[in-house]
Amino acid sequence: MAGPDGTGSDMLHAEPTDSAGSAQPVRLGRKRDHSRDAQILDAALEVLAETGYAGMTIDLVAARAKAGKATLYRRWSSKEEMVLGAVGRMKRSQVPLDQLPDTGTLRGDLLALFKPQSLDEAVYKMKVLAGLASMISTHAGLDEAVDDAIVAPWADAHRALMQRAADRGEIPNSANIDTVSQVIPSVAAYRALIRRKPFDRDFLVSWIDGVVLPALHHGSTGTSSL
Amino acid sequence: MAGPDGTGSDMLHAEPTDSAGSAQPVRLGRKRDHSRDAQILDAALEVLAETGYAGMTIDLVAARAKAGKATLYRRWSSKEEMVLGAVGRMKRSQVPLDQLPDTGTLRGDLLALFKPQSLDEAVYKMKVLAGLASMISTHAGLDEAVDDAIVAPWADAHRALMQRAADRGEIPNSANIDTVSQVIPSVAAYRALIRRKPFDRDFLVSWIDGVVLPALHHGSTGTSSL
Amino acid sequence: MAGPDGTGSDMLHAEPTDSAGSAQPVRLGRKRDHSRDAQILDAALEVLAETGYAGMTIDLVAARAKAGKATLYRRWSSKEEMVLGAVGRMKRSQVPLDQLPDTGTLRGDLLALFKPQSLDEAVYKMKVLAGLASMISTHAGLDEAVDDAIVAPWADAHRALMQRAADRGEIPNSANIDTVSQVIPSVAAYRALIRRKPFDRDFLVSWIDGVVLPALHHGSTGTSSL
Amino acid sequence: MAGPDGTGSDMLHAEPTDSAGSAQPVRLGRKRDHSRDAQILDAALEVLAETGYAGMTIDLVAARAKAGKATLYRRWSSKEEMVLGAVGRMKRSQVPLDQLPDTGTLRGDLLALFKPQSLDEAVYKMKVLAGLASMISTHAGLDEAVDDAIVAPWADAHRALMQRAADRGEIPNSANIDTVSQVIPSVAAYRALIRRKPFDRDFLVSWIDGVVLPALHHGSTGTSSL
DNA sequence: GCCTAACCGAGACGGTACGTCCGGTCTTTTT
DNA sequence: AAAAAGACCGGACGTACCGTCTCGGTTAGGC
Repeated sequence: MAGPDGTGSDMLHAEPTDSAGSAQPVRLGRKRDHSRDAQILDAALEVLAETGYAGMTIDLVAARAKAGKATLYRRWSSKEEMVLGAVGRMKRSQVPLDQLPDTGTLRGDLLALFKPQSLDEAVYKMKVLAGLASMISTHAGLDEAVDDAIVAPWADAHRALMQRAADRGEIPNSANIDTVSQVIPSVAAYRALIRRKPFDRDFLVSWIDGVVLPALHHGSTGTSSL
Repeated sequence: MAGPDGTGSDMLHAEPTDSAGSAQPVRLGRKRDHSRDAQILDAALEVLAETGYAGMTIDLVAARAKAGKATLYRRWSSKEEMVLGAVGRMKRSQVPLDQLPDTGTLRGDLLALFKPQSLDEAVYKMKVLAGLASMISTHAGLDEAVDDAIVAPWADAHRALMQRAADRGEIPNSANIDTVSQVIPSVAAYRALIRRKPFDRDFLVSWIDGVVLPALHHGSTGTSSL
Repeated sequence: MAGPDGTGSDMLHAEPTDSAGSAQPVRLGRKRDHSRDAQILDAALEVLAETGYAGMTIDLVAARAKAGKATLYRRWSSKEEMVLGAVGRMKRSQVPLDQLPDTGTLRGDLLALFKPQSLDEAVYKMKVLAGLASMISTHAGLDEAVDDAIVAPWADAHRALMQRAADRGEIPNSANIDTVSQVIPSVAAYRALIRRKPFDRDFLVSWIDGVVLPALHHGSTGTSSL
Repeated sequence: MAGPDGTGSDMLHAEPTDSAGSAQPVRLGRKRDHSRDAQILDAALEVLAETGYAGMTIDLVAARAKAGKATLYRRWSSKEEMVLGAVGRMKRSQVPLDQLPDTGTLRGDLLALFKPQSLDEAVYKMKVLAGLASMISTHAGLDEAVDDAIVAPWADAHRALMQRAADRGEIPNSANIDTVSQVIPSVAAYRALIRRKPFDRDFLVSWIDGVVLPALHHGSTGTSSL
């Protein structure tokens, strides 16, 4: 939604190509410095992580980015849009989806995914997300952006690991991988965002052993089975 | 933080708490009318559900409760504290913890728990929670209050139903009931609060059959088992 | 206007004598302690002199008089009425109207009226008056009360001294004593209340010699004289 | 006292006052629109004349001037300071000091000064002054501002007329013009502000004939003369 | 001597204005 | 024309005060 990523998010003057037979399609004047986008969004993320959405003021973000307010509003139409853009920025720095761990067992893979460097990154992301929790309720696309940036990639990794385990016969093919792969990411998001409890290894182990692996080993249970 | 009156301490716990050998036994002046607390908090919950936290103004709550702003600030030191109190109030109106459904099977019980009246109530609660999502990140006790008010009672009901199923032999005693009972409530909260997707019957069924029942039937999986 | 001076200023229940053939004209219950009136009004005058009308709060007056707010409002219907009563109280402590100075000359008499003890009293009165200047504009009877309490008695004294001078032939009978006797008090009030300049002996002398005595010696000037 | 902006110094004197060797020559950002000052103060004077100081609210003044409250507080640190500025504005719209009436006699001149249009203006000014009488007691500079705006110019006019009369021999040179010229303005201010009585022609005539002209015709009376 | 009603100090209550802060827009100067 | 700086309008926040009402306790009468 009006991201700054060069997709034509300009909001004060339309694309120069729309006017029919326009004499000069070239845009005059100083070009907008899109390298400022990243600096501003980083400043926004910092402030968001520090003070939360409510405590984040436009003036503070502008001051931290050494930018004027008008520069911000030229890029995003509101505080919410700006935060939306900032969240979108987090998507890029993502777990390497192709180089997943391979320990030989699903349990080992799931635990291996939980590494210190991933943890630090996850903690920062959760801080940011916690900061903007308020917006989710009032802003349409944000929930999807959050899911795309944080939870979905994680679930995708889980799904890949589980599918590999099913392929090698470690778990039955009847297992409902699509649903089970969402367990840890969803519960972790709930735990981190709502409960604000630490997402540590003990928690991870108890859920892997208590829910995920049992559910996968048994296979899906349909209405007919009971 | 404290009010303008010298006392300044009775902000969140209105009771005198003169436990043993209280210094000042007599409290002079007009007593604070604690029946106003409930009326004000109900008004706050209404406004919260209607407009969200950002749209909720103190003047609006005061006007709806036919109270003065000073009356609100005498009880809670800020808008946020008031909302905290309002959430705490939701704990009371809880699902009947003793008269749970009994259909004969765990699957039937879990589905029976999901009834229209419970749904309406849950929808209202979720609206309220969605409205105050912003505060969770910045306010210490709110996460616990939310959990106590919404998720924990639900998990408790699930735990009771599962324990009953284990008692009658429907599921093995090795099942990790404590953890599995949190699956649906946690994921539902994530779905409702973060993803803002409907919490409907289809979703419920897929998680009961895809995760909850399989996990219970297999029993807990320890490190040794793999 | 509803002074506390025992004139039946009670405002919550009318005089017992008005209802025709009333069964019990007697007033039951504890009698109002009218000795508190004076203490409260003195406290009010103190606060008025110290902080002015705007800075004077009911709570402050009540606290200083060690009284409750209700005790004040039982006696006067508003802050303004109370101040009105306080001003009325100043009337009592008045210059001795019968024992005026007698130095032999009008000039000496006028100067003799201006004595240190009178000065201190006048300074305090002016402070009070300055404090309640605001009320005069919005409250009907106050201007008259102020005049009665401060300026009129002073002008009366001047008039008496001037009349005595006319009687003994020091000034012509044609002198417009009624008007001239108001010069010093009026100008002093203007100087003290509006200009907030000191009302000292130099000022007094310049007005006695520059205006009052010349005006009296020449006698009144009618239209016909020019 | 100072505004929220770091500067905090330009509250009452908007000019940069970069007299000699100013440290920061360039003033960045949007310039303060000083044409708003006049509009705001005019609105303040209107409200002041209509409702008095107590009834005048910042929101009302801001609304009438179509300004935000912050714009007002950026210019004046408080309601009182703003009123102070408004009074200062009245100084400008002054009686024509050079084109005084010339009827041939002092008495005629003094009466001629009292014309309908002057009266209307005086009535408006008195209304304003009455409205802010409260502030005089608590605000340092206001007394002088009031005097400068209202009384002093009037006394100046009287002094000029009297000096002209002395020059043409109508009154003796020994007359204490400096003092006598203050009689009517001072007494009128007292009458209008404190007594709240009408300042009409009858009153004027009685003071001209009873005090002013007699005092002038007799000449000053020193201590030695009695 | 006891009952009843009005008194008293203390302070909670509804309402309203104050002065501050922030979101989003507009203006001035510089680049 | 875009950038930094900051003034602008509108509106919510939290505080203070006015005048009312309520609380527990005290002080007069009338019986």
